[in-house]
Amino acid sequence: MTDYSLPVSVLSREAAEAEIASLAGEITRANEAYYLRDEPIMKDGEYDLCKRRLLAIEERFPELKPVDSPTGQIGAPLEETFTKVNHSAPMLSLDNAFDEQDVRDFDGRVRRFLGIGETEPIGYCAEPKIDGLSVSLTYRDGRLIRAATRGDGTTGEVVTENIRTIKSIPDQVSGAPDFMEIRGEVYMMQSDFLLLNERQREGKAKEFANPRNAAAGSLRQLDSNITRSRPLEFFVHGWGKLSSPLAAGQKKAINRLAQLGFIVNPLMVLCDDPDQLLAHYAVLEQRRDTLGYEIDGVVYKVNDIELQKRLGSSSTAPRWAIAHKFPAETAWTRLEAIEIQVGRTGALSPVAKLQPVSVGGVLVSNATLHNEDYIAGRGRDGVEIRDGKDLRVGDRVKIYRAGDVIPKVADVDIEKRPKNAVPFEFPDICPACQSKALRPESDAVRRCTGGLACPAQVLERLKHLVSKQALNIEGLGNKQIEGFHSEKLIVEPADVFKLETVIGSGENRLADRPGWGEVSASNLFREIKESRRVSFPRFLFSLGIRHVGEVVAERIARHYVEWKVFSAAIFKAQEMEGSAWEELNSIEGIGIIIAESLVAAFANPDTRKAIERLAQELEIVRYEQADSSLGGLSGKSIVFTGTLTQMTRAEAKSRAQALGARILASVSSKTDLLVAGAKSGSKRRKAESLDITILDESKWIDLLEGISNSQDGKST
DNA sequence: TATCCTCGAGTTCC
DNA sequence: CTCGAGGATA
Repeated sequence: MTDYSLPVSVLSREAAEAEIASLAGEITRANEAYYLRDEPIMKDGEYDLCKRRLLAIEERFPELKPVDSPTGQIGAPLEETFTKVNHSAPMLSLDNAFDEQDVRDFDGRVRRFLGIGETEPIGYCAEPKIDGLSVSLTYRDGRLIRAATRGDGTTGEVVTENIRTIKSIPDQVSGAPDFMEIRGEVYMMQSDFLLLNERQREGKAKEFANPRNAAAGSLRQLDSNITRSRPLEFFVHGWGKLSSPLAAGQKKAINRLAQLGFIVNPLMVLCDDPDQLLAHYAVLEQRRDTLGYEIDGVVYKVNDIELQKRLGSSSTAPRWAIAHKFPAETAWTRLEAIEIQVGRTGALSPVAKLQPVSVGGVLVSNATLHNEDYIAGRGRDGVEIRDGKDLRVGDRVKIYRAGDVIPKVADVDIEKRPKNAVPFEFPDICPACQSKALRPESDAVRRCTGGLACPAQVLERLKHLVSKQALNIEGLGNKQIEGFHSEKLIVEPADVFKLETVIGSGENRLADRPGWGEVSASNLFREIKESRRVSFPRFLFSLGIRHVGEVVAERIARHYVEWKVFSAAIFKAQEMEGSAWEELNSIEGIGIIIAESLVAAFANPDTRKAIERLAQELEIVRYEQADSSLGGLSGKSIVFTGTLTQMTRAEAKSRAQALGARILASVSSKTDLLVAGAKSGSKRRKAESLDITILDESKWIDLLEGISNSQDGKST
């Protein structure tokens, strides 16, 4: 162990050097043990002491600071210093309801999915939606071992030390499941927020726009002592993975968490039907200003946890919950100009340039205008927008932030319209390349026809390629791509990987350029190198083929498993018409349009060659089924036909998918299983002729039960 | 053919 | 986050 007795001010250079090496090693080992293995090897206080000592020494001898010091690099942005972690179950967002009808539709959807009639009651749990930050708390054997922010829902940032400073979060609980992931909202009381801002003002520090931002800023402090001085609170509202269930109902489960020491919002109630939900909404809306903390709506959850499990989730949100939002804050300002942007698919999208105005504590100067019809005040089906009033440059417009995020134009004041204001004329040539911009009869968006000849489209595709969800090259953001592109250093996708050869050394070195240095240049080249290894679905997504987003890319990858199998099939499709097209079309969720879009993308010789050049630079990793070990139907291709009586088709599919099965739309030789309900016809005959296993409904149910029994106790 | 659900592509500000 | 539209289904 290191001797901390000597004051930093009297340390010799040699002693400092030795101590830096030893402290950095200890902290790194502690970090690894803590974050990667969940097995702390150092007490919190000791860890803090080590870190502070290292910081102090590094401050006195900056030249001795190692590049990879665990205290972080000078000037490194805050977010890079938090460790990332995968949530044990994704933290999904919630669907939104904005009016009574949306709430009734939600109830209808739940009933239809479960096959529950109008007369049978479904219990719901309703609670205020706290305007804070979602966090996930992992407890093992009753001890809080890790806390993480929501992040993108899959991966969050580790903020354990900061969370430990929150008094309303228990560090130890007894009588809890061995493993549990608890979810809730970190927030700040309005009164505390005002006091904090007063303190910030006095200390000449930046004030926060609202309690939510203050809470977020406080939680993301590198020094947990600062977080400790911030008055953060916590309400528990759910859970992720559990080693054993808490209770059979949502409310009971939350109450059990209350017994364990978590704070539960007192305004959580059980309701029997949508009317009661709406009544509770009205109550909360009225009491909103007296609560002392900000809420932005009410969350409704199906109370029965068995039903929650049956309902499952779509890719973005659970089907068993919805957030009923309060009406958003609005503000009036002037529409100064309408700008047209060109997206990677060539879509021309109008953006409103506004006289800056504060909406809900945030200064807004741009707002989306969606498309041509939106400006004109008419929706596609002749449905009027803003009572049919069009938007003209110079108009007074009412702005709100949809979902408290995206600024939109809610209304226009015709009375105040300048006399000389003229209707907006949407351009029919691309502002970037002057090609014709066409709008198909049946389409809402006008698109530039320039294709690869349009600089805006080429640039946007390159940005997409390196973006977070695609190749994820950190340090190669929009700014950098724009710079390299304008210098013709990156013209097509494959050029990204030639960058180091071209400007890694020699006359024109990246490291010698303004804004760059040795460290940032080598970091970029390292990032690029690391991104060469990429999963098949991610690669497919990064190509930016129209209609092929993350989900479709994954469906295709799941079907073909390997890039070379897929590419061989689709390249061959150019000569032998139809074969790849039909195979694509047989995949569940891939229809005519998407199949055609894919075939067309590879049919274009320029695109195809560019893709081949890019693929040569990469190591494309075959598709691995996530969690395939858990799935009792892992890797099986299943087709459903006929009418099921015990469960709805949607439910049957989601159950099968949860067990790792692939759902196909039509029967082929690759099908493993046909589940045939009543009144099955042609699919059944085809399956018989191909000698494919056919299950009737009762055998299908037996199969599901057999699998779930054998999995009991594994997880919830 | 109409309807519902889900996905893709566009968007802001910090 | 919202909108439009693709895909599956009745």
